Amino acid sequence: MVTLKQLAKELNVSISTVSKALNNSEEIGEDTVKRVKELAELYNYTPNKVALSLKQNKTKTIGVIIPNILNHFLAKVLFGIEREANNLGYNIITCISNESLEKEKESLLLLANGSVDGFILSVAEETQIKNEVDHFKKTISQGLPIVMFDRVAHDVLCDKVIVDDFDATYNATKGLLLENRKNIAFVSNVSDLSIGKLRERGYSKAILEHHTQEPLILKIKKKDDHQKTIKSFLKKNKNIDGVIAADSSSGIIAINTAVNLGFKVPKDMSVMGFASKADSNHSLPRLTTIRQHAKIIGANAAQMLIDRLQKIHLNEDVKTKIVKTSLVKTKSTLK
Amino acid sequence: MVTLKQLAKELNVSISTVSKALNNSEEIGEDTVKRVKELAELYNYTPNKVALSLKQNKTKTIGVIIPNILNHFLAKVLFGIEREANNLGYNIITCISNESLEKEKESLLLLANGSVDGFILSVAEETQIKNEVDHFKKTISQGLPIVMFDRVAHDVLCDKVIVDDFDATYNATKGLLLENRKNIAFVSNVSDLSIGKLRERGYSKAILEHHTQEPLILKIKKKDDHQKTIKSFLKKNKNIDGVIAADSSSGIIAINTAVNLGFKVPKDMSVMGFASKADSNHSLPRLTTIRQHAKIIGANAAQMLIDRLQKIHLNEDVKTKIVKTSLVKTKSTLK
DNA sequence: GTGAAAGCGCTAACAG
DNA sequence: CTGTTAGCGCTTTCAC
Repeated sequence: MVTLKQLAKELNVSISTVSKALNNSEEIGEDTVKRVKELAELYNYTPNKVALSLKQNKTKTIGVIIPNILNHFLAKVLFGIEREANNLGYNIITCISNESLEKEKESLLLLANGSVDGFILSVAEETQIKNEVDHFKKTISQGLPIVMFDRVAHDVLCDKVIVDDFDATYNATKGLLLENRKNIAFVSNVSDLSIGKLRERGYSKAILEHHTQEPLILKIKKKDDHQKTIKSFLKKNKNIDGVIAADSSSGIIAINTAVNLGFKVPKDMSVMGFASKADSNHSLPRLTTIRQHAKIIGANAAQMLIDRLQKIHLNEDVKTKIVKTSLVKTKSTLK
Repeated sequence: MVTLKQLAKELNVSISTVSKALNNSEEIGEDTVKRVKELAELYNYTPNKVALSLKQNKTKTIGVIIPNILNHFLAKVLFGIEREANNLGYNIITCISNESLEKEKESLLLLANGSVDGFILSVAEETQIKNEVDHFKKTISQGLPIVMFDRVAHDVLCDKVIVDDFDATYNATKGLLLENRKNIAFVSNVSDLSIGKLRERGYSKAILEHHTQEPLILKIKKKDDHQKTIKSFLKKNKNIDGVIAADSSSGIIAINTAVNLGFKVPKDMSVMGFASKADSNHSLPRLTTIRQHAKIIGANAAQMLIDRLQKIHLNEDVKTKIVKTSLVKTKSTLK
């Protein structure tokens, strides 16, 4: 990499002159500016990012901690974060907590050494189960702001971007009730997560209000065979005529399994679930989906963090932004 | 963040003494070391990463450029890279080229300003179509090594990690021929990519060698309706009794569509395809898959890059590592 | 209009 | 055993 020093030497001027010329300072003579810029152009000069960071005490880099990059929703949020951050002149350093509290703590510590100006993260499953939040609070108190998305720690005072999980599931369930479904089941692969609990509550509320059935809930564990579990559930509860899926795989598998068992979807059974567009190709008929607008969530998170980073008053009130889901109806439901 | 300066002041010693004490230099007295370390511990001192990078002229950070984070395979490679890099003491800055040549160039330039020590990347689709490689060569000549994985540019002299695409597809096709299939189709959603072409050639070679049929190839474009295209293809070619899918979605959709059209899988039709374990839950029966070991590919790429970064002799010969696929047979094929 | 010097936080050669 | 100094690349204040 070519440095100011080298340019200065070659031009027989001082380093500061070169620096000023490149930064369009009024102080420098027109022709000098021109000479400097030409040589800089020739050598493809770019200011050294590290030196700049040190000098200005900010890195223009955001630490992003994702629990699981193989989760399509989380990957899409990451995409949204990256794009928006880039547009606003920031890079992202990605760490994957792999749902582990320990790794989450490590990543936070590792990047709090001046590598990043702040964090965007979604809380790891283990962290949510153990309900630990000290590492978040400590990071924030060190002056590194955090924006949490989707899976958030309610006890931590920071900006948040969330989905209307409760309402969305409540409304989805109501939708199936309006189709006159009498035995609607709730299937979840995410029952340990904050969002999973919200979705379950939304479902239960709608069911309990309607007085036609009791809640019927299938919680799938990570180690279970997803297909088999759903198959035996459907076999055991033969009168199921509706399914609300809390995660994308469960919805897809429910449809494919139901069809396989001889159900007509949606004639005999309606299926609705949280999923993304890409997944929807994987079932026949396509799944009526609750879309979470992952990219928008990511973009919002990036905006909120960068906004806070660029504010002079750091101690502004924290905000929680709710990105509403939308329902995309296809052929797996009636109305 | 607490600095050496502050520690030094509080301890009434010089900055260098503190630095040396913390770095276990032999020069410093035992009790001084102890005092320094205790205070550092108390204040949670960590050396400022940016200052270190500037001083040592290396960032211990790798730039990773991924064409599409929503592609499950690529996401999994990223996971592998991140994990291995972390284990070896490196962080990763992630950029998403979104299959765009322009964005790929930008990312390369943006991070070549001292932000990273080298790159790991998979070539964007547009780049492969236009066959541009100058930006890669330029980066390398600036002293920033590149490791390419999966989609590589053959004209660029650098380390590479690839999959045995040709052989894997050749063998897979042979497998179906051994099942006595007489009309095996090749379905691809990735025909513009280097890997897509290799896979197609592997299929064609096996078919042509066997003399029982002509190659029958369906190339799906990004803008096509994936389900409909495959459905009409299967309807038009009623005698298809085998499918080799070059991408994960095509395999899943082929099975679900075939079943929907009344085919018995695998009795009437065998389906095999490149896919990952997670996808395999999305079809009934599960897809017999060619597994690419994405995490291992990522880990290998990280190792190769870091290895090169830590070598004194930069101009060693470049290596190409082939990570062999493995075939996981399930219920969508006969034998 | 240009340059010298200080300083961001750190390490390391050199002096004492 | 400890301290002084220089320097990584850059910006910026202050002299000239």
